[in-house]
Amino acid sequence: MGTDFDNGITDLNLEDIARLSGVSRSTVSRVVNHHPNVSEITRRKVLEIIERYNFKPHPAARALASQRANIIGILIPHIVSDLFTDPFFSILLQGITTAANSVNYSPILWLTSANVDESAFYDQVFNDRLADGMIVASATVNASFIKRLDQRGKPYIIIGRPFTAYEQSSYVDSENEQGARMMVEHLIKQGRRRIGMITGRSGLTSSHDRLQGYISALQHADIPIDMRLITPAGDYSDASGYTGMKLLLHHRIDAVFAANDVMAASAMRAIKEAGLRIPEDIAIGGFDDMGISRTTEPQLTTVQQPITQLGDYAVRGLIDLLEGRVEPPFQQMLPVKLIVRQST
Amino acid sequence: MGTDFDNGITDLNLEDIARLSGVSRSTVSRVVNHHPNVSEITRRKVLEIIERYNFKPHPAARALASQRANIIGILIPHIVSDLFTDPFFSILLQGITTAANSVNYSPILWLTSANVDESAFYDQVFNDRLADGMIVASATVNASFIKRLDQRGKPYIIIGRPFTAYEQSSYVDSENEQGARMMVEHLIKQGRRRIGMITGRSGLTSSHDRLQGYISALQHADIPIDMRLITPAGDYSDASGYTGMKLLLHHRIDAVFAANDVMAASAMRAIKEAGLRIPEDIAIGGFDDMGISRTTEPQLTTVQQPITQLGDYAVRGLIDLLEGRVEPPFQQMLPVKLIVRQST
DNA sequence: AAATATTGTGGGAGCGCTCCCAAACTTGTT
DNA sequence: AACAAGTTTGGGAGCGCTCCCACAATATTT
Repeated sequence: MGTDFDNGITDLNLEDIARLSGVSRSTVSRVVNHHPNVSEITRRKVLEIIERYNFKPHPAARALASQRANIIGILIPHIVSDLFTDPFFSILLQGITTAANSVNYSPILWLTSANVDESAFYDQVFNDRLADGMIVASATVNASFIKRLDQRGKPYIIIGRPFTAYEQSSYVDSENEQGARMMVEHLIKQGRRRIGMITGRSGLTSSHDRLQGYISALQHADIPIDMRLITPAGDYSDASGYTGMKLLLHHRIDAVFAANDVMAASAMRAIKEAGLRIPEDIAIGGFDDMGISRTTEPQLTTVQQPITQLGDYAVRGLIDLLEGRVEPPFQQMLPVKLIVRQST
Repeated sequence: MGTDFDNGITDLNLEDIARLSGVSRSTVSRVVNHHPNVSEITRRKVLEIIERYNFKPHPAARALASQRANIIGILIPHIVSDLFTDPFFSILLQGITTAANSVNYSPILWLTSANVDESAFYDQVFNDRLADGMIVASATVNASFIKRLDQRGKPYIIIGRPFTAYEQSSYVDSENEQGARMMVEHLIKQGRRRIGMITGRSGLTSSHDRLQGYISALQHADIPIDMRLITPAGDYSDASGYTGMKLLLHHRIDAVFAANDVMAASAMRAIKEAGLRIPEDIAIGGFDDMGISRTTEPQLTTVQQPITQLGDYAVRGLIDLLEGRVEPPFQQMLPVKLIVRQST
């Protein structure tokens, strides 16, 4: 035998492996696919040859024969233009791809782009025949979108509860409302009463739910809602956190809840520039618990959201749907956790 | 005929389309693949049927028969953990996927992850049989990596000139050195003499080249290099820009060049906190020209790098290699541009 | 020991394309 | 009118798997 085929790609196929190990194509196939009815002895024999030649079944052939490509589509909207400084989608993407790889699925990526015709783009997405299923970031989702997704006839999971038709669709989401509420209750427990909120991008359920949590916490504490303390134009970006905070500073607040850490960090800058102390004059809480929350001065109290796990559950859920182990809708809410640091 | 097959996926195949349009499988195949030898009249006839039924050839079948899957792999290292606040990779990713889609290729994504065994991960990457070619972010690249890439026997393109073996490998890169030099020459022209530099993450050619440009500009102006004015620990992150600037402030500089916009923005914060004015006391320049550079106060002078085009050229180059239209190494340097705003 | 159930193995057909070759039809040339 | 050369079309083989069914080998029951 040769010596250094160890690393390169061998162009052997099932048939070759079968011949080399003295069995039939079918048996090799069974071994490769972990089918039960193979005797231990032949299994070993075949596996040895497979190892030796570093044989990997041809994915296209497999996909053609089985009508499953082991590919999942990931659709994420305008990742760049809008959510510039927010690493949420990067982390999510990483979570999804890692989870997919761990179960031998390949992720193919669809990112909308400003300078590309949207309708042509979505035609491409929905006509795709490669992906067995899709994971969709909810920001893209509206009623007609869900309809097309359904028409496609393949399973999908939405990351983030959609506004539309969410009773029937499959999604994975964090307990945004509960998290926000926990944060605001924490602020109240610290004796804060005039609590502002810097909201997230409108049109996203995460923003809606976090605002809802803020409102509900105040209501339960019998603190009247003051609309002037809710910034209308937050959008999860660094810039909007800064300007949002500037506005709130006109209303002598003693605490603020920012709908994500990025905005909280820039709000902290605004607070400091106004000559106020954190947390003595103004306490501040964020949401996400990403890297930044530990690098701010003082460190940021925040709500930890399991972004990576969001991807994880989405992948597992999708594959469960794919393999018929579970019936849609598959819906999963992941718990969040209050992380108290120095900013409150 | 039915009425609403307009949008759903039809499960017709070439054979069906052939029957419906009264020609043979082969002819339909020719039409689909834009082969020349089809008479105008049959082409039209077939196209009409294809449109009507929204027929798309089955990618797996096509891949199996042609041994080309129209898939490109994208490999990006530790996007999250390290380059947290730097949207460079997000924009790049968007550029690549958009370019790929426009030529009917699907991008599959490989992201390294901290909590996954690296060697297993790379085994997966290199044993992948799906992708026809790969686009690799240079941060991952070392000699043994390139060797395995070569062994794979499929074309690849590195984004960002690698340190190793770059004479033989295919890459696309920006004129980092030239850009840095333009920036520093600009600062010198403004009368600045004590110019600091906040460097990028070590181990990347972009960091190296930008530092090189800084040095060469100073040398050409006969300004001695003062090692104390070069921060050793920059890494393109927000935090490192801030702390780097704090250090430089001990050395009464009158200008600073940050190796990217993210660090420039946080350096500006440090400058302001020290009570100094921009650009009167300290002029500052960045690199990249991403969204941030327009939201800083004052707006940031920077070097515009064509990130999206980087992805574009990488995809086109890869496909040229794939289709044998060009011989490796394919190497392309993209021009950069000095954008003067208010910070200098 | 024979009959039956269980487990293990091989071969054929088929997934939906591409690509080659041969046949049929055009067109042009002498 | 006969032939060469070019253009257009159809059919077969094959890409490398999966999956079903039939058969062989072994284990279990009576």
